[in-house]
Amino acid sequence: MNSLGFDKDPKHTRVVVAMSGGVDSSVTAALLHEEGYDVVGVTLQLYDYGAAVDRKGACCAGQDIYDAKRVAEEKGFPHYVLNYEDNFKNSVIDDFVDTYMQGHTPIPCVRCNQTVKFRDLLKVAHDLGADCMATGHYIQRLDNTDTNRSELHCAIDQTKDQSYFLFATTQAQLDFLRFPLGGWTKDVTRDHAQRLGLLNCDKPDSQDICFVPNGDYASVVKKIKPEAEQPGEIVDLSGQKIGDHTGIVNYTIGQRKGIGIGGGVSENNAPFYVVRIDPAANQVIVGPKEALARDIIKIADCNWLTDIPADGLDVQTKLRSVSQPSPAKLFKTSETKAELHLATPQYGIAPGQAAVCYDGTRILGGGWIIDSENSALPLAA
RNA sequence: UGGGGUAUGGCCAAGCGGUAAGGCAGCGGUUUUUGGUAUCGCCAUCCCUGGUUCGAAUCCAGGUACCCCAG
Repeated sequence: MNSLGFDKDPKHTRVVVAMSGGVDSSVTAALLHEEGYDVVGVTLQLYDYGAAVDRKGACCAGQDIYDAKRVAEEKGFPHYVLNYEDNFKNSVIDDFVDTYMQGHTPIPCVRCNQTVKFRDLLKVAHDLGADCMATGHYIQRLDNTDTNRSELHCAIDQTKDQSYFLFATTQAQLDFLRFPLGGWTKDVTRDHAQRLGLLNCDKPDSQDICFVPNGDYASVVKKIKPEAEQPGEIVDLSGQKIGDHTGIVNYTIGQRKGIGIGGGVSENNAPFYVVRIDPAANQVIVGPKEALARDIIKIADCNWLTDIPADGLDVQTKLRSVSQPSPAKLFKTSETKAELHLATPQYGIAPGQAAVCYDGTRILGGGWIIDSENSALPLAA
């Protein structure tokens, strides 16, 4: 059994490595190549890189593609650049824009993993006759010898764990995927990058949305849908107008900053939070923090890597990428939908975000949040 | 143009003679492979003019503005 789990010599094991041009995927590729695997590097060109050419920490455009190519050249394994701009536009950017137009809050990184990388690129890997596809994600794939199933587990390095962004990985995809860095900390990866002499070993970690130049995501939406900028009313929970907004694209549930309503309006001068967004009325509804409390989360387009009993499953769930999982009970309500009942209410649950379920370190899957309620206030806004 | 009241940073608002609380908003940093949250830091000499006092946002006088009652 070789390190990728195949019962054959590495040199007869073909592995396609998804290379973004960053340190992680470069190390992944170079390391597997060093181990003797039949490595094929593939980099996707995802968007027009003219605008992003000088951008540090981006991926999959311009300089990054060049970096990936250089690594492959220096190490001596084949490398291909595939133009996936159309796929990316259709699967990721359009969804990003549409979601905002609905008053929801998208996670393009999940969409990208779910579509472009683990659907489209995976197919390419199959077509290339690969035994598996490897990426530089910080996540672990473990084989459970009891169930004979591959499982998805959190990275050892909790600060780099990407499980939240990979909840939509299906069992079939998981079987074919490998994540060699999941058991490492970032430091170890960087040490390997040094040792392997990779030219991008000091490249900063990626951050923000890759196709959004300066963190100004709204401008991307506006460019495609100018009407996203349509100003409208900010109203309180009773429907009273208390201010003006600059376009619903600029707001997300739970948001506090940027509402711009000063003192003397709210009870006790408490800050306002975005409680609801009504795209039809072009209204942003704000209220006190308490109005954000939710303990029933409805999710759709679910992906499960486990069976869910009819009477529910005790899980820990994350409703945003950076947070500790919190206990909840998961109920499947249909083939694609489910409901999470949280033990304690959470604040700022935004539709469009993901609810990812865990059993300890294991990722059980999750779904996209479409709605949330507060059991204590059934008619809450 | 009789009487009363109030005038503190963009907003709300403490202060009552001893050298300008706090909150909201805003700005900046930290955190972060989404958005957001959270957190840290920054942000006034007190409507004007005189006066009293060692010392005034705080007392007095005169302005100015707004509010209320009455006309």
